[in-house]
Amino acid sequence: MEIPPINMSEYNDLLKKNGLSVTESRKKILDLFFESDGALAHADIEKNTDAAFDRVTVYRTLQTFVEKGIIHQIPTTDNSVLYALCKHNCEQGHHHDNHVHFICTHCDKTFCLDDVTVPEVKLPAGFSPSQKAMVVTGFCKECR
Amino acid sequence: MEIPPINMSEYNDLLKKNGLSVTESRKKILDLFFESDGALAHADIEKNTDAAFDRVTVYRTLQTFVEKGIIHQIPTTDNSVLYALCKHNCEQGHHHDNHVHFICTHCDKTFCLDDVTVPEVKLPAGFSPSQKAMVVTGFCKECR
DNA sequence: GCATTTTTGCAATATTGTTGCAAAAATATA
DNA sequence: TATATTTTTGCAACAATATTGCAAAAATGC
Ligand SMILES: [Mn+2]
Ligand SMILES: [Mn+2]
Ligand SMILES: [Zn+2]
Ligand SMILES: [Zn+2]
Repeated sequence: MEIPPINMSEYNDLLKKNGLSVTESRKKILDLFFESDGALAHADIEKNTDAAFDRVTVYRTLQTFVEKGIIHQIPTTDNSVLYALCKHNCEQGHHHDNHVHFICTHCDKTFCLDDVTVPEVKLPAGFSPSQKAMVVTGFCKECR
Repeated sequence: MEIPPINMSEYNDLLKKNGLSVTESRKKILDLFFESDGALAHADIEKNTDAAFDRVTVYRTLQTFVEKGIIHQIPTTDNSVLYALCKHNCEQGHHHDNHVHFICTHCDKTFCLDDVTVPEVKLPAGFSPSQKAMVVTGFCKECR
């Protein structure tokens, strides 16, 4: 017997709150993020949905979620982008994710270190920062 | 009359020092980096060489330069990777680039802030960091 | 339930990245 | 300088990733 997803009505609310229609693909992709302990790449989502949804739908869903402030992007050095849930009060076009990200080079998991704030840096005169990201690589607590 | 590239013999030396054959493509791509005030993406290099070299050659050259510690990669959030010259004493497989990068959201230039060191952060117990990168976005000194 | 709006899937196309291999170029050797 | 050896390049074929227009399907609002 299947264990039904716990938070389906939460997902409804989250989507509604952001002015989005509630659809199968959006609920499923949201669920993947809530059930995952790390960040997800586009490819991960395709795998985990068993190709139930068109690639294009996945691209558009991720883009929509980023725009709405439901997920945020994590920069990487390998021509890919990772996505993770926004934990705090991110909004349409205005993210507040200023935590450090940790990518394990052994198990490839990515962790949002929600309690580790990206430190301030003093920039040379003339530079006006708006966002800052910090990505740390190494061995995670499982892999060291 | 053309002004000849100033540093051609420097380029020779740099390549030789790294055990690389001196070829037209490598000299030209090196020159692009030295003449550029910012970081370059693969696409930039293709444009600026007027397709004189095969795409594959550009890919391989960038990869080789990274391996040798001549250039370093800058993570981005848009499915691309930026490359910039290593200013310090980077070596084969061991980079020492720990400076902050600034990407201007207006002119799209990327700056290596060589004098701004990526600050230390205290990670949760169990995480062993090996590398850390910091990317700041905003308006650069020209665009603010 | 029905009209309207939004989202999806498909197809076509574009862009980006990889691999094997023979020709060409660069380097080492004499 | 000529020749042997090593390295690099370009091509072709292919694979993977991403974007767009548009009609069908689904979701929403009434
Ligand atoms: Mn995060
Ligand atoms: Mn740099
Ligand atoms: Zn790990
Ligand atoms: Zn600028």
